[in-house]
Amino acid sequence: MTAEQRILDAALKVFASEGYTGATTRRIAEEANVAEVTLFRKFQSKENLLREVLLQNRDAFSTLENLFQIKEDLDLETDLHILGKNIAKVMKDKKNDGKRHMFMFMLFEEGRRRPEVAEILSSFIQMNITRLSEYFELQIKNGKMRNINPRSAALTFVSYFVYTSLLRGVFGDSFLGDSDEEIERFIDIFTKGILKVEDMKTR
Amino acid sequence: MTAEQRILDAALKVFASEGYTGATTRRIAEEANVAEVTLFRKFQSKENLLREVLLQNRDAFSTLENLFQIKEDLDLETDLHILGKNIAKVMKDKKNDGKRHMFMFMLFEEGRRRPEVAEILSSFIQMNITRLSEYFELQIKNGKMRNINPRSAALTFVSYFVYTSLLRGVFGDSFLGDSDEEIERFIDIFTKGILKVEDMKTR
DNA sequence: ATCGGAAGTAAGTAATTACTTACATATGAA
DNA sequence: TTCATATGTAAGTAATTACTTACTTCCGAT
Repeated sequence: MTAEQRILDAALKVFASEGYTGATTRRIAEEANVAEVTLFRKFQSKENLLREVLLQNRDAFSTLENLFQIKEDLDLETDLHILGKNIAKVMKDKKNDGKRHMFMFMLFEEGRRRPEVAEILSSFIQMNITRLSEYFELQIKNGKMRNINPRSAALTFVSYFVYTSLLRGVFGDSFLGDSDEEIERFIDIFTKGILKVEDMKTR
Repeated sequence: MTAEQRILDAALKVFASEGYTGATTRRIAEEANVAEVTLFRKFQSKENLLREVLLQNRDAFSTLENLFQIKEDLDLETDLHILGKNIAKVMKDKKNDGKRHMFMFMLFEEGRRRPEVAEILSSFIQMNITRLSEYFELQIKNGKMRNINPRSAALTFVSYFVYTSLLRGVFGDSFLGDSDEEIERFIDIFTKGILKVEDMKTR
């Protein structure tokens, strides 16, 4: 692996665990096994390094796209199970020992100060919500789903995954129970609601 | 207002917007309209100041308890509407121009480095989820809710509010639509699910 | 009027940090 | 070999930051 790539990986990792302000170029260089001066020769400044990590991972995140390519022949519930488990998997493992979702949360913090960061993050979130919305819209047209606002459904769906992965990242996996079981329970609620059928009034 | 309290308020505000590492004692003192040395005389160190802010706001947050005191005579959906809107209100306004939820997110970051912070945060989250769980358990016993895992229901419920308030905090209120309308749509999904009634298989 | 405590002013210290400069070494292509 | 390029070592700079010390001012209670 090239020095450049090692620095980018190290930066992702250190930014994720220390935050942008908390991460020092020394620590990043150390983690990448390069001299600190090499980092500056290749990336000029810490700010620019963040930008490069962002660009590289914007594409990496976009492979989430694949997760949204759901076969239409399966039923909605099965689709969501597969999708949910894939999202959880992508957020967790990958390289950088699952630091990627922690990197994302660091972006939330940093986004409030750097408009460029906010913009990239926002476009990424919008993209995913929109893609999911379109899927729901299709399901509604196919008569497989109630006629509800598809964006609200998408927002509800991703809320769960973002929040649980935040909790797991901060407090460890023991904080919540087994991931797969939890997801199944969530999808049960998401698809069927918490009410008893006979109590549902307006549908 | 005493100098001590002004410093605590200022600290909450600056910690929330700059993060713990990013916040400087100078900025906090400035925001509180006191000399920097006064801050140190009263709180000894920045770390200790964070601890004090935390302690004070742990109690303030706990007034969320009131939001969970739901009258049993109303029906579940009405309860949730009221609860949801109250949560949204508490997260937003209050004093410190709605910085309080941003302070909470800063705690998530800081919690990964400081076990004491993680513990306070974790106990706060657990407390709220437990309280909500108990409410759901009661509703299940009263036959008003399907027999689902109450903790999962609680987790699903709070996920939505935490995530949307994070999005509003970072990207502004325009990122999502009107808060009340959004909440209504969420509760519709949460209570009734997205599926059509006739498609629900196992209940 | 005076005395004590809370607050301010001013200056400084030691550490850290992003970033630079100057020079040396290694390596692979010509 | 030679030479360009990539990388390392070492030292330093200017700014920032948490925190301290010494002295002064303000103010309410006695």
